[in-house]
Amino acid sequence: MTKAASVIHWFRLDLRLHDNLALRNAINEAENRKQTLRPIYLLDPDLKNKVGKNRLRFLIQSLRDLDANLRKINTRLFIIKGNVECLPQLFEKWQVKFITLQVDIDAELVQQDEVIEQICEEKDIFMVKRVQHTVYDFNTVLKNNNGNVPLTYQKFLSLVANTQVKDSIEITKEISNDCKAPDFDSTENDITILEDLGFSEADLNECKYPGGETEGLKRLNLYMAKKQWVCNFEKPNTSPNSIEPSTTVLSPYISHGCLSSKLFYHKLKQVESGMKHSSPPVSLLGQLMWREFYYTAGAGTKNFDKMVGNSVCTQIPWKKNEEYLKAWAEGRTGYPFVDAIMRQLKQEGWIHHLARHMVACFLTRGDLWVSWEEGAKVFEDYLLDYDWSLNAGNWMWLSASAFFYKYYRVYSPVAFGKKTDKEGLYIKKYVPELKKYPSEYIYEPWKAPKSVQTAAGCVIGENYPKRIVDHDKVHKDNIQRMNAAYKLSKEKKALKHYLCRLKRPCNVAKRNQRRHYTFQSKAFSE
DNA sequence: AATCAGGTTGGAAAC
DNA sequence: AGTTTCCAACCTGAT
Repeated sequence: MTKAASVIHWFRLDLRLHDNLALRNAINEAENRKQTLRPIYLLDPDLKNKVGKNRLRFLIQSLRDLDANLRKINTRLFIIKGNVECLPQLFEKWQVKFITLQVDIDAELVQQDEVIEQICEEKDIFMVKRVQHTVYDFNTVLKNNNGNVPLTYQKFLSLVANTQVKDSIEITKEISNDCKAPDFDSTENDITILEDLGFSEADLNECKYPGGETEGLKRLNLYMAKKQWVCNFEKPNTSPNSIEPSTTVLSPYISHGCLSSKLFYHKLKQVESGMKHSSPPVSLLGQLMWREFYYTAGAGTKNFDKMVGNSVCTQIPWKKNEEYLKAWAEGRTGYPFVDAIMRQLKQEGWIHHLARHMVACFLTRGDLWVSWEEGAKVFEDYLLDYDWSLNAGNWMWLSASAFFYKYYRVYSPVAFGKKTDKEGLYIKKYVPELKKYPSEYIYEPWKAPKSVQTAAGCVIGENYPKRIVDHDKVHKDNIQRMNAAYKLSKEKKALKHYLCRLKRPCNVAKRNQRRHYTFQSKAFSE
């Protein structure tokens, strides 16, 4: 009788066995009740319209690896082809009494969660949610700051300075046959191939970063073994345009939850201990803390991924310009460094953090004056390591809409890349039309004499686009526009403040608070 | 209230 | 070559 009932762990952005408390909760509960354990993943067929090919491939690879790892402990992954609307049916079909999942903060997932929580309540299904995607529980961090979002990195660091980080857990014990699903060997719901989602492997570029927990852990161990390198790491001194990545590229594994940020934290602490090492914000640990910072900000701010209705975001009158946006996204702005970066992004799904700075500044306040929201959407498509909070937060940073305010510091699409790649080898790799250009002109091919252009087999305006804007001129105009936008925003703030004080002392902290979902039950132990 | 220090990573020119 | 200064001047958080 009890055999028919099931316990579900709903995998989302936690595609791993290690440091997965919610999964362990599900396993223990299934064992205690002698019920069927069903680890599930909802694979939305509509995803192919929302997510770029490379990221989709990374996801599929991660799911396959997850399934393989689950089989090692006598269970498997059940892939459900459908979206969240399938869940009520599954609850019926499998007689679900207990469900576990991790807390995610992407606005869309949060909305889904509300619906599911409601359904579980109605059907008397016990739900366990665990904060395990970040090192710190952002609700606690916000509480420590009186419900206010910390607006600087240093402030964030001070808020977590005395927080003990729990150990990362392991799940290695095989589950008993009592909990094994009766349809364990069914292949009905296997992920067959990418064709299921409308792609064939042939459409795709070479796979530089294969998805999955196994790969993520391998990569982590590879880099943590280089102790000297880890301890000397300083982000601003790494190169955005080296041919091979100058940083770890652990980010796609962390964003998909193939790798636990908490495990990364402890490994870093271990490597640093007893050694002279760099510190936040520039150290590797500092990079992880940036992620925590943006997660906290994202969790505590309504409409964090939008400009309007976002309390931390300065309102700037960006202009719609489809032509500019397309030229930028497709890597044909006529600025070779910008185009090389955008093409690497599209091909490989990963670009260096400083390369992201370059192109983000260029699209927004630097040159094209297009909204950061548009750029964020393009990054969402292409980045393997796309992450809701980090993407919105960094775009606001670079567009000087929040967190960073020195808008008069503008990246030059000509000068910036030269610092680390004078020869322009990076450009020659990703913008092959220009590969025969002399290094002298590689960052500014329009300056090459016609004879040089012809000799290099690439005439500007014919074989490679003319630059769409004149950076030297336009970036100065844009600084003035930023100046005006800041002034207006300041006046509005002052007026609001004044009106607020006229009425009643208003509690900004309370107004900015957003509903948080954290599971807290004294009856349920880990 | 007013002031001050500090802020992950700018560029160009001057030493 | 590597550091300093100017450019024109932002914001937050602390006091």
